[in-house]
Amino acid sequence: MGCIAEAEYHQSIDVYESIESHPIFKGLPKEVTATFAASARAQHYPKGKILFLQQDKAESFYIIATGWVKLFRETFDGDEAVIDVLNEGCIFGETAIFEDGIHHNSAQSIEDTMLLSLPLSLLKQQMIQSNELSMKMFGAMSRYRRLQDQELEHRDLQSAPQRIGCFLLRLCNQDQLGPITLHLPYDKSLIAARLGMKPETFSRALTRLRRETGIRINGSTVIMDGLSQLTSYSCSACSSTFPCEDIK
Amino acid sequence: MGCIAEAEYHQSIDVYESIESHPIFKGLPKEVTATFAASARAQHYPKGKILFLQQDKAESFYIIATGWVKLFRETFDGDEAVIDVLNEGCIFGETAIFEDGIHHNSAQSIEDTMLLSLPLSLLKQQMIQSNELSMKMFGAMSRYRRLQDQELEHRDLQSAPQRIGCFLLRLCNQDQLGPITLHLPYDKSLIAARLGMKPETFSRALTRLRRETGIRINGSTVIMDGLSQLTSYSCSACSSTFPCEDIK
DNA sequence: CGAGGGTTTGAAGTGCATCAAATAGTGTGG
DNA sequence: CCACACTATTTGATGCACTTCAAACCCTCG
Repeated sequence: MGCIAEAEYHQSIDVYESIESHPIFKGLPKEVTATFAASARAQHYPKGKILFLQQDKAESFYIIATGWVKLFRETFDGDEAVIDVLNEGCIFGETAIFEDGIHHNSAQSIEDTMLLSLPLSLLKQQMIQSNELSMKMFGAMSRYRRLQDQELEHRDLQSAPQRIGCFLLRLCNQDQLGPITLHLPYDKSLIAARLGMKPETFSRALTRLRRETGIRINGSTVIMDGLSQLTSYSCSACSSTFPCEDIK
Repeated sequence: MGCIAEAEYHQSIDVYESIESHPIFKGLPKEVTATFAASARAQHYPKGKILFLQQDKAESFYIIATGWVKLFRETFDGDEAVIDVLNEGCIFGETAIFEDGIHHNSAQSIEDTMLLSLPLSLLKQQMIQSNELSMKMFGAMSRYRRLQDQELEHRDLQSAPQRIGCFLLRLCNQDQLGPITLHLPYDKSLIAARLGMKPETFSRALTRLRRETGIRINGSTVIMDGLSQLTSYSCSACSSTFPCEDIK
């Protein structure tokens, strides 16, 4: 069962290992993680695949093994708001567990992506049985909430170039000293949407950021002499102190 | 211990009853709710009192008995972002439980407010012991997260007048038919901040909302012929279908 | 090479912010 | 009950940031 591509990809990751080492499951009794691993299904999605839509009945939640996933919502007249863009190690779709089993946003793979899907019913059942699991889920949700609060603040207080600077910083290893080279993880127009601006604005804002901080950009490659170029530019308009939380 | 004012206010609410009937505690074993009730402290705060600041060490979390509380964050150069404005029945400060015991935003009473404060250590301890409590906390957090996601969407996709319309709708009993009268629950400039705009913009946007929907506004009193005036104006730029979630 | 998507650039428009000043509203002490 | 002080709100004039629409450019991939 499953097409060839799927079968191929199955072999490329160790489901059990992925589950067991994930922060959400780490430290739980072997029999619990084993139950999850047993019912996990690894599946590959090409770039652009819709994973589920807002209002869909939710059967599963997902853990990203590799790739990137966009969470978004659409209005009646076709506008789209990007809620978040997630990558390796992130969980999504799990919030439906207490939302009448309905997804409250849509999800799409935006790069080639490998997902582990796990039944929501199992999660619910295990959470009821294992307090440790509930606590971990609570902790994860709590961390996510703080990030969203921060996001809201950024929209209010940071300019477009500052938001881009902040975005780049969160792509870095933040203890790093000296020159840094990094690559934009996905399309510029999606980064734009993720940061709440239009592609044209993103392009112009990037130009301004470059001019005002001295960082260099070539295609999707970003080069900077050090973090301080960006921190002094972006972090003054943010309430968090610098070595701030990693991008998810 | 405790000034006279505080003592007076103590008598005006039934702590045990408030705790027991709160959604977070409802249905928990009597001995658990009793433990919380026993260590709850009711306290009155006049309008404008700072309850805690971002980075403060968190000892307690709070339940609002009456009044309104603003959650906010401040940047180094003095700008302020309002994260949320909460009222009766809302919990806040509890997220510090998994954040190294540090508040990640500031809180201020913006009307005369009566709070129940409860030790975070007790919450943590009880969550470890009671899976049911953990699950309830998770559910509450999950609901809050959905509301924040929606908020982010609104900032992207709704115009200032539409956001005000949406705000008014969430103040209404949404099953209501026919004419509706309601009062703005707090200062217009705070509503403005809550919706991510300046007081001047709020004032002008309100004028436009009035002109374009036909609702009437007099001071802090709002009168409309029915909900449809606003829903057709605001909800087309939102991804949720109308009878949307109550304001907290 | 040529088609098509992603990105940049240009010109013009819109919405919200800012600064400044007028007005309304609220609470105070006389 | 009135006058005053103080704050909240409105209004006006102007500026800036981001958007929109349109066209050019660039890059990749068949």
